[in-house]
Order: sequence, then structure tokens, then C-alpha cells
Amino acid sequence: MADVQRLETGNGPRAAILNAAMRLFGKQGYTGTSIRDLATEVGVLPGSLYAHIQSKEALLVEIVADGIHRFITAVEPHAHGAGSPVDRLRAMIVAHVEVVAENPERSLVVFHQWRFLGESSLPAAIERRQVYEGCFIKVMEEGVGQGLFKPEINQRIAVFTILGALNWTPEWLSPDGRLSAQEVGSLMAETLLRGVLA
Amino acid sequence: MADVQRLETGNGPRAAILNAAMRLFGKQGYTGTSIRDLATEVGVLPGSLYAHIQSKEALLVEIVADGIHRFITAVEPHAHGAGSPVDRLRAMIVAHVEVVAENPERSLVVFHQWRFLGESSLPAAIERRQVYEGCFIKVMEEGVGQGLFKPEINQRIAVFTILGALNWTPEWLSPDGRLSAQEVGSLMAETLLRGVLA
DNA sequence: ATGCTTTTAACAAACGTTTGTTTCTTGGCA
DNA sequence: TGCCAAGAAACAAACGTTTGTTAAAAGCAT
Repeated sequence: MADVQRLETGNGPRAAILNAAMRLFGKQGYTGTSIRDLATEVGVLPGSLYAHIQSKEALLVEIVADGIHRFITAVEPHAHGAGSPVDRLRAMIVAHVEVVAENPERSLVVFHQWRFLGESSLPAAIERRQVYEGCFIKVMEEGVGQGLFKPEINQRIAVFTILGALNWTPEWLSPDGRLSAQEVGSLMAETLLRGVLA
Repeated sequence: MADVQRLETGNGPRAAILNAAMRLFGKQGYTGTSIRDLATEVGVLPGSLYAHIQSKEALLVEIVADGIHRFITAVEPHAHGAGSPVDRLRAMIVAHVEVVAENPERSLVVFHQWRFLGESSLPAAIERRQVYEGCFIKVMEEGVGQGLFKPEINQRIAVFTILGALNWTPEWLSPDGRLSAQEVGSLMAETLLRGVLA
């Protein structure tokens, strides 16, 4: 209970299992992926997995927790940065898209599969998500407060519109596409920001 | 094989099963919902369901096909309408939100659970989805062609941004909320349109 | 030969589905 | 009105399979 399992980027069978789980959970969903599916993807027999993982759910916990952490780590500094709310929101949008592009399958798991976390890990995940959403709400409020954003916009709906567009990106964004993640993020930021600017 | 099962809005046990399936598939996902879950929700024993449905997958086919149909029916007329691309796109966004608000759980199934359709029904569903996306692409192209939308925007990304924001609405939109679906749609259209206007 | 890792084999439980039967509702006819 | 046949619906029980997981044996490095 003391030391939580950490997602190592290095090699080793454990990382191979986590990467396979990301792919399968992202493509087929958590409940649509069996331990036997996972073992086949890794190239090992089902029982062998349990030398490296504690349970199927522990895999999900680790992927989701690590995934949310990556988004928060990339976006939060901009939310509390020194620039204007406009520049900060732009940077947050670009950062979000960059994290998605880094691994769209992981992002799919983070955004769609968190529902299947057990009672013990679900509240923490929800709280972290709210922290993330709070970053956007905070910057939006400051932008309105400083008269940079249209005062008559509904802040709640504006934030959901922006987060919705961002959360949907793993469905279509291709890391190998013609445009870089930075370029895609900038284009989206351009579009989304003009919608709220005063 | 000749006559496809149709989603009746009327009463009867069949409609009750379909409504329960919408709720559960939306909340727990298709693979996360068992026939026993569904039977419990309906208030009946598992085997009893098969007097009314052909299979679990047939339920999904019917819900998804009917759901996509509702979106296309509501939005397509505006796409081919007579007004300016700006007005048409606004009307499409409002119409989409109205369909979501009508039944957010059904929309969740349409947007997230279509992956679990079998090989025989999946191609048709994908094609219908592309028809739907094509409506937005068409209006976007016409808007750029007429100089109403910014010429330097990336149309593909602009459409994905708009569709992403729209597809995410069933996650947060509450039909009983303070704002009507029409109001929410208008606010979203306002925000999203300003992002692409010339 | 001592530690990991994998294989093999099995477990209990849950899965979608089918079956034979019972129960309840309904409509027609005397 | 009373009776009975017909239909619809649900039940109870079981089917073969797949689920997540475990325990013991075997393999293989150091």
C-alpha cells in the first residue's frame, strides 16, 4: 500500500504489458479486453502476466493515473503562469494536444475508460480530472475578469466547448500526420480562442 | 431478414428493453453491460428478454442505427438549405445539441459504442457517420468558397474541432438544466462560429 | 542451486443463449 | 354471462463458453 506501482518508460516485460494494455483498452475498451487478449498481444500465456501485474484493474488504475498526471503536468504551469489569460489559454490548448499526440491510445483510456475504475480508485481519478478542468475554468474567469473575454459568454459552456473539442482529439489526431501536434494545437487554439475573445 | 426491427417509441416490453439498454450501454458501455444487468434493469429474468430481442448485438445495432438516423434527419436539411453557410452551420449546431438533449444516453451509445458492432453492421454505421460528417465539411467548404470563413483556416481541423465539441456534449449536457437545448446550442454555435468567421 | 519467469492446468464465477413449462390476459362463441 | 381456446410474457433451469485469477511444476539464467 505504501509504494504505488509507477509507469516506467523503460523496457522490461512490465512496460510491454502496460503498452499493450493501453493499445487494447483504447481500441476495445477496458471491459472489452480480456486478460487472454492482453496475453496474446504481449506474446505470452495468460497466467504469465500475473508475475508482473497485480490485477487487470491495477493496470487500468496505473494507466489512468499516469495519463491524467501527464495532462496536469503539461497544462497546469501555463494555467498559473504570468502571461495574459489569452496567451495562457492558448498555451494550455497546445500543451493538451501535444500530450494527446504523444500517445493517442493512452488518452482514449484516460477520457473514456476511467468509469471502470473500482470504488477505491475512482474518487481520486475524478478529483484529478476536476483539478484539470479547474485550470481551464480559472483562466476563463480571469480572462472575463480582465475584460479580455466576452462578458456575455456562458463560462461553463465555453469551457465545456473547449474541453470537448480537446477531449475528442484522440479520436482523429494522427501523430504521424502532415501537421505536427504543435501546429494542430495552434490551429485549434486559434479557432477556439476567437470564439471567446472580446 | 426482409423486415428490419424498428425502434418503436410506443410502449410495450420491447420499448422498455430498448430504453433500458440505452441507459446501461451509455453508462457502462456495451461490453460492460451483461444480459443479466439488462434483465435486472427491466425487472425480468435474463432468459425472458429473448422473447423480444434476437440477440444482445441486435439491440446495439438497432440503437446505433436509429440514433445516427436521428442526427442525420435533424441536421441534413440545414446542410442543404438555402441560407448562407453561416446561418446553416449555426442551425446544424443547434439541431445537433437538441438531438443530444432529447436523450443524452442514446447519444453516448451512438458516439462511443458503435465500435462493438459486428462485421455485418459496422460498415453501414461507419458510412452513415461519414455522411453526417460530410454535412459539416460541405457547409464549411461553401463558407470558405464564399469568403465567409477565414481562408487560412485548416478546414479539416476546424470541422473536427466543431464536431469534437458537439460529440462531447452528451457527457455534460443535462436536459433538465437551467438552459434549454436551444439556448445551449446557440451559445455553442456563437463560440464555435466566431472561430471560423472571416 | 538460488531466484525470476514461464508454462501448464485448473478453479469458481459470470457470460450469452436456449429450452420446456407456467402464468396471465384477452377475445370469440355458446 | 360463462367458458374456453389462443397469445403473450415470464419463469426456472440448464447449456457450453469465456471470464479473471491462482497454484504447482518446469525452465533458465547467474
